[in-house]
Amino acid sequence: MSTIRIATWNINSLRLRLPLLHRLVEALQPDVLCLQETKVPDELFPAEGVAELGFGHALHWGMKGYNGVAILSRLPLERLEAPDWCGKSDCRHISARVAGDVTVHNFYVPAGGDVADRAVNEKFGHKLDFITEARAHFEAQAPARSVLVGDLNIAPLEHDVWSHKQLLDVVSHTPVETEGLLAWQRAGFQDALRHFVPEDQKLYTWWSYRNRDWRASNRGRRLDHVWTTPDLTPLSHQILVDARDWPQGSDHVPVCVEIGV
DNA sequence: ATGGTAGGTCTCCTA
Repeated sequence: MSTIRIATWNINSLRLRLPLLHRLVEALQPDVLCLQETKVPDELFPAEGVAELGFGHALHWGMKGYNGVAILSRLPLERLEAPDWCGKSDCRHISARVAGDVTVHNFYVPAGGDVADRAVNEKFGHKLDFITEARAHFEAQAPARSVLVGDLNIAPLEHDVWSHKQLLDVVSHTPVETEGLLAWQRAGFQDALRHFVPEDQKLYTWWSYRNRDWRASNRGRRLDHVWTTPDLTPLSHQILVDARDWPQGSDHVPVCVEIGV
């Protein structure tokens, strides 16, 4: 059995934070690095800078201003076709085959706006439709030897948020979202991070920019995920919490899982 | 109950 290290990070602007990737590579040594919110159109993708980090292979799908996903890899990548989620072509999913027959899915699920009611907030409706479509896609085509990572913008479990009770009405932790995400997961995946950290322990990957002292208040949420199909073996994990203090850091921290393939 | 911060971009949208 060989191993592969797959990391995911919502970088919140690839061009702004490209220098921070040196720290990430040093700390996590990923073979494959999936990024979300790259916010860079394809014609402006910094391929040279990425290659200097050791990622000789890169796939990207970006647009002006918003969203954007990329897969950086030390190993060759074969791009796979992806559905056009909600018919929006808005750069939220990219997938590839790596290491022979391992499939990697990199998702950036819509955040969903502020009001958890699709009747008055179409962004929330978009989010619900997106996870419903994703669930149906994997139910129709059962995944095998696959890793699904990304910023899924939902903290599904009680201890994926700092206060379950206080966040039940807050977008990212409402029952319709958490149940929808878990139904998508059950279409063939296992939660790799919860394989290592029991469900009764707090686990976060995101802390709002709006908290003055994020570490002291520690009002985090687990919005970033690594899912694996049962035919792959999660061997170890790392959540780079210290990255939240990097100069000009993202509000998300990098997550890495080593997988036996 | 409210506002708090950050990035891209063109004045405000999204998170």
